[in-house]
Amino acid sequence: MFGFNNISLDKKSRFSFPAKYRDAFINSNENQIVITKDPQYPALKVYLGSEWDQISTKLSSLQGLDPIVRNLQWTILGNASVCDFEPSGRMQVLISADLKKYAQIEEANRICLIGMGNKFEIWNQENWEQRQTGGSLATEILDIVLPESIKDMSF
Amino acid sequence: MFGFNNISLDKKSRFSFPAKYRDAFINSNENQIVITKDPQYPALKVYLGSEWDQISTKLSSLQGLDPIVRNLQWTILGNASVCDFEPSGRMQVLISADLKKYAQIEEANRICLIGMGNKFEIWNQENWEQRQTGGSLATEILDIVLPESIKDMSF
DNA sequence: ATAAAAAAGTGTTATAAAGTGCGTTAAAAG
DNA sequence: CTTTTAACGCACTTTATAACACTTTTTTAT
Repeated sequence: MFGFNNISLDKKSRFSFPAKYRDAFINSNENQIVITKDPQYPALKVYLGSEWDQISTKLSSLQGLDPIVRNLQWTILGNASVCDFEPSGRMQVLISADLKKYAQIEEANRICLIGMGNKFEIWNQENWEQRQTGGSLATEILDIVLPESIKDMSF
Repeated sequence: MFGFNNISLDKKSRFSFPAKYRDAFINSNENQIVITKDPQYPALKVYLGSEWDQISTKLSSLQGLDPIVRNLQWTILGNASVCDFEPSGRMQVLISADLKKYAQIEEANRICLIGMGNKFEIWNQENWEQRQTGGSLATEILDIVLPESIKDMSF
């Protein structure tokens, strides 16, 4: 599931996945979607249920006394919103007020949904464009020194 | 699959591959084509489905907390458009508005399709000519310092 | 504590725009 | 001159989204 999509939020902050991803969702047999914060950027991550199970299991088993690990656990696990999801239906998902605020899409009714293979990212349009054209964002965390335990994980 | 082709886009921004490539497509048994951004130039890359599977799998498994890796993932994975493709049919492919904009072929209805063996490139005609005659382009990114993890990849 | 009101969430329908398929015409190649 | 290929045009289908109605939850006032 790849590619860029500029899509709209309705008045209640719902969006629907573009129809082109329907087959992939049906084939992967998913009935849950998880939205959470991106640990580095003012953006959201969207995982398929099965992918989330792996990531969350691995991440929650790590040693929480390491401050970087603890931070990742807070950000990723502590903000996850699990949504029921019917691939054969409207494929609609609600974005909570918290997550909207974090991704700076409070007022906008347009978002960028970026397919990255096994996950999606959701961005405020201005932030995305700025990022893509080389500008850096205020909240960006550029050089995290990663502990060994997460060097082989990809979120 | 090699060589230069100057071809037209229809009103809906579709082009067809020249007939001379038909046999090669049929032999390689492809039924998908992927178009995405070139990470260095204002141009597009066109991959066969099987080639894309390899590249995207490798790229999405890399550590996304590294900013250079993340940027490549955004550019290549996040802008990929997967198209169904029938080698025995019209071999037509749609170029999305976003990709057209990136390759600066918004208004033009002519593109340059360059066969590079296992992939193609798509260029705006003026950019291609300028590049071929030695001129450099404004949006060009010349010196990326690559992390070890992607030094052995070729996009 | 209860009822009324407001807000938040869910589901349906209608319509305009985007995308697809295919026949026809024009151009190029053999 | 015949055959193949590329380009164009049109009709049909699918998709996205805004508008609306309804249900559930939360808040407020009495």
